[in-house]
Amino acid sequence: MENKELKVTARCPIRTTSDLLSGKWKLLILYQLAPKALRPSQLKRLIPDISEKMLNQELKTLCDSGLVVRYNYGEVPPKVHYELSAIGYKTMPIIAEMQSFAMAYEEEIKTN
Amino acid sequence: MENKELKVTARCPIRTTSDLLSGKWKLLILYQLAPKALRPSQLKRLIPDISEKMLNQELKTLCDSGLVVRYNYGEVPPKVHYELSAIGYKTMPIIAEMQSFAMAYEEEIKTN
DNA sequence: CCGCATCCTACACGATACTG
DNA sequence: CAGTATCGTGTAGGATGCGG
Repeated sequence: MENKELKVTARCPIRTTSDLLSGKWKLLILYQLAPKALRPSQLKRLIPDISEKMLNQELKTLCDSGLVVRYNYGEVPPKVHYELSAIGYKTMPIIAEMQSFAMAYEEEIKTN
Repeated sequence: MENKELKVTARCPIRTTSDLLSGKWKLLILYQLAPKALRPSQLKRLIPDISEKMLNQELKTLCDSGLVVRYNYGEVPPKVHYELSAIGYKTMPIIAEMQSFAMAYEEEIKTN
C-alpha cells in the first residue's frame, strides 16, 4: 500500500481470477465442495496429499474471498463445515473447462 | 526424479491443467497470442509489467509443453515469432470462463 | 476434531548484466 | 532483437507440535 502508481496492471479479469484461484489446492477444494458441504476431516480424506496446514489455510482464504462459507455448529467436540457460496459455484465452469482441456491434452501427447 | 513413489497424486485433470497453466504469466501470454502470432517484443509491449526473463522463460515452457510453437525466420537481426498450437487454442474456453467469472465476482463484491 | 504457531526448504519471480 | 546467466528476495507449501 505504498505510494506506488497503480501500474498498467490495470485490473485484468484473467489476473483477478487467477489470483483468486492460484495455488496448488484451491481448485481441488472447490471441486470437492461442489456436490455437498464437507467437514475438514472429510476434505482431508478426499484430498489425502494435502497437509492440514494447507487445508486450513486455503479454506480461510477461500472464505475471505467469499467463494466458500463456513458453518460452525458451536458444539463440543468442535464441528464445522464448509460449503460453496453462490459465487463459489460459479467457478465450476472454469473447472469443467480445465478438465475437458486435460483430456484433450493427454490425448494430444499420447499421439506424439 | 528420485526414487519417490508416485504418490496418490494420481493424475487428476484439474491438477494436470493447473500445472500447465500455473504461474503469473502463462495465461496472459496465451491470451495475447490467440488473435495472432506475435514476436517477443510485441508481447512485451502488450504485457508491460512482465520482465524479459519471465517472458522468455514462460515462452520456453509453453513451447516445451506444446501449447505454443516457435518460428524462427533465421534472419539477422534475429526474428522469431510465437503462435498457439492447436492444443494451445483449446485453453481459450478456460480463459473465457475465467473472464466471465471475474465479471460476476466483481459484481458480487461491489454489492457488499 | 478443529485450527493455529513455528520452523524450514524450494522455487517463482524480479533486477541486472551480458552474448550473438 | 532474441536469449542466457547470476544473484537476491518473497512466498508457497511441507513437517511438526500445541491448544481449545
